[in-house]
Amino acid sequence: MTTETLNIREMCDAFHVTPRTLRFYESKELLFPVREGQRRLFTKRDRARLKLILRGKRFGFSLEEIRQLLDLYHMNDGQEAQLSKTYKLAERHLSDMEAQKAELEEAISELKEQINWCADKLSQMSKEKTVAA
Amino acid sequence: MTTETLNIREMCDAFHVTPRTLRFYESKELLFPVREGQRRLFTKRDRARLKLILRGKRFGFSLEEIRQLLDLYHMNDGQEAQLSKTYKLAERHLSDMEAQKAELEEAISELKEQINWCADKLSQMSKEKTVAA
DNA sequence: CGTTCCGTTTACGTCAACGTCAGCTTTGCT
DNA sequence: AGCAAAGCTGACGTTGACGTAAACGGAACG
Repeated sequence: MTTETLNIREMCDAFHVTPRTLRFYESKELLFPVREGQRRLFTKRDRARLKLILRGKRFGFSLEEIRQLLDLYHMNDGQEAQLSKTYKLAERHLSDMEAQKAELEEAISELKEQINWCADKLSQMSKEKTVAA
Repeated sequence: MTTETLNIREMCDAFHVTPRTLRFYESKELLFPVREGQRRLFTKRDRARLKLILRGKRFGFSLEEIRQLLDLYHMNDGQEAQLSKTYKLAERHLSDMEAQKAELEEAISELKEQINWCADKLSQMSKEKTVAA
């Protein structure tokens, strides 16, 4: 049977993070590893959460923002008020992300242009060299 | 004639940043305002650079990474070695950004799913309330 | 049975990206 | 001339997200 839970070392290797990072995330209530004695064991749920945490970070969300969003992904029994609050938060994040996507697309096309200009310049320079030789 | 250069206050208003930020960027060699006496005057070039800086920041690039990329956008007279170095850097950033875009799209669609699930749950709850009444 | 790994807690250190404050010119206005 | 507003230069403070080091516990191995 494939390991149901990971110890800290396995978890680190699986996600390329340090033990310090995992303990830190636990202290911030982003992860909730169970304990075997005093050692941490990371469950499937922790792995799903960590994946989302790392993704969120890549998009520039703070750990606190991510923590709130994680509630949405792991909500089963929320009260209506809480649920509706999280819902609104998620909608804001969604529109943030869509704006980000539009901007990203613009930035990509501009960067491509610059790269082409750059490539032209380089090929031009190598040509001149050949001619000079 | 429309102002050719902006003083620090105008520059701040135009980009919604603080004077401290502009001085900080200058100290990090991201901006190069000219001086009129001891006061800074921001040129068109500075405005173009600041726009790119702020964009880069939104995508999670560090100021140092951005500084290197700016070299690409304002390169006219670079030596071949330098140009080719910057070119490679730009290509790495481009592929970073394209990977980021793909991930962002995935994240968006997942978040949308969750939001729909959430909306269902909420409408279901309000229905139950109505029935109970 | 010693020691060598893991792992744990506690606590202080660090780095980026500014914020904030003090003290000093310079400029514009009256 | 007087004075407030705007800018300048240090210099120290702050926040988020960890790094790093010290000191300890258990278990596994020769």
